[in-house]
Amino acid sequence: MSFSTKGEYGVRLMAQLARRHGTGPASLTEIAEQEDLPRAYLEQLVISLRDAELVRSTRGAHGGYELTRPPEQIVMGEVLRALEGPIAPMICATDDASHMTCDRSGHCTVNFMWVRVRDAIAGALDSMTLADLVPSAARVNPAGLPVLGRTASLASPNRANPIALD
Amino acid sequence: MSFSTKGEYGVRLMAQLARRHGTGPASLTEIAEQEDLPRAYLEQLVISLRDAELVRSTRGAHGGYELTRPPEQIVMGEVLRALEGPIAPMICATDDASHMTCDRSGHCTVNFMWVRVRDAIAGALDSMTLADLVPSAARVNPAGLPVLGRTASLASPNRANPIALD
DNA sequence: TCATTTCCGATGGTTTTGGTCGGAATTAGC
DNA sequence: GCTAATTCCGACCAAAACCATCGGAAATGA
Repeated sequence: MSFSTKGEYGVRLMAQLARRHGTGPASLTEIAEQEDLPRAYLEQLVISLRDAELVRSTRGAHGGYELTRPPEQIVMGEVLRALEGPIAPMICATDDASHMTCDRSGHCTVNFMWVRVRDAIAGALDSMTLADLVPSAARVNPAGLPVLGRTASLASPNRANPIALD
Repeated sequence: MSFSTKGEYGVRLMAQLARRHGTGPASLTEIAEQEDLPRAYLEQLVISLRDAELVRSTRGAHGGYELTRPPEQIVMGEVLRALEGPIAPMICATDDASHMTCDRSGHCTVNFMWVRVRDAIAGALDSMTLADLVPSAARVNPAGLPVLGRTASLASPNRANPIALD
């Protein structure tokens, strides 16, 4: 029971992009270095994020990737679904109706449990945005100054406390 | 992101034992047949359940397995942890403190997210018991009569509706 | 023209998954 | 005591998934 490195690295990649949001495209070489991750592997990963229209790419020299939306508007559920596919702790309880392939449904008592687990995971992920992971004070704005002001996330009213920087 | 068949089969095995609770040991051959699962594989699985003292075995002819406690007192979190190990959607967010091996903790912003996901999963599993999966009406008692009476689970107050039998 | 960068398909080693197999030990019933 | 049923246990194994790496084509700014 765990997410793969695809999910882990992908989220870290997105967090880096969130910090740089508004400063133009960032290259994978740069990000791979900062996060100490294999660049070639990130290259593969980011394709899914691009296809999901969470990031936009710019080709050629001084190119790279950037978020298509501000961090506040990027829900972590979207990110994880793009990276890892539909949320489904068990085949019989998938997020995505088109992937439903369980012949036991109907005479299965345990399905109920997996659905609850799925909803719990989806609920947690869908109640957080990238902005929750990257405090606005840690972000770099075009002028190079820290972003001030409260930008409390509507999506996660119960956010316990801000977290240390990366 | 999904549990393995170990978790799936193990839960189904436990559900079968719950239905038979109070009727003495049930053999794996019997259960494998009813659930249409490979007996030899169940044999492997059930070891974890036995070691976690969720089931008790009786060796020899007419032997088998039975629950050590009534279904109402067996929390699904226990079952899944026995089968799949500590609940940890990511290495940096495990249930079991002794498995914590993430050098990035402290300067990691995303850890916060995985902890929330873990707590969501654990919360869901720890709020359900075997009795929630196996309606008491479906159970066989020593006299062969259905068990009557309300045995509402304290652990899952929001239980939506009873589920079809297996 | 050149360095930088995304894009893309192929390849490959390692680990996990999902089992199977064979036999030893235990026990109830005859 | 014999036999059938059953747990117990370790070894083995094929396939899939995971976690990348590699090589090169195409685009683009300087």
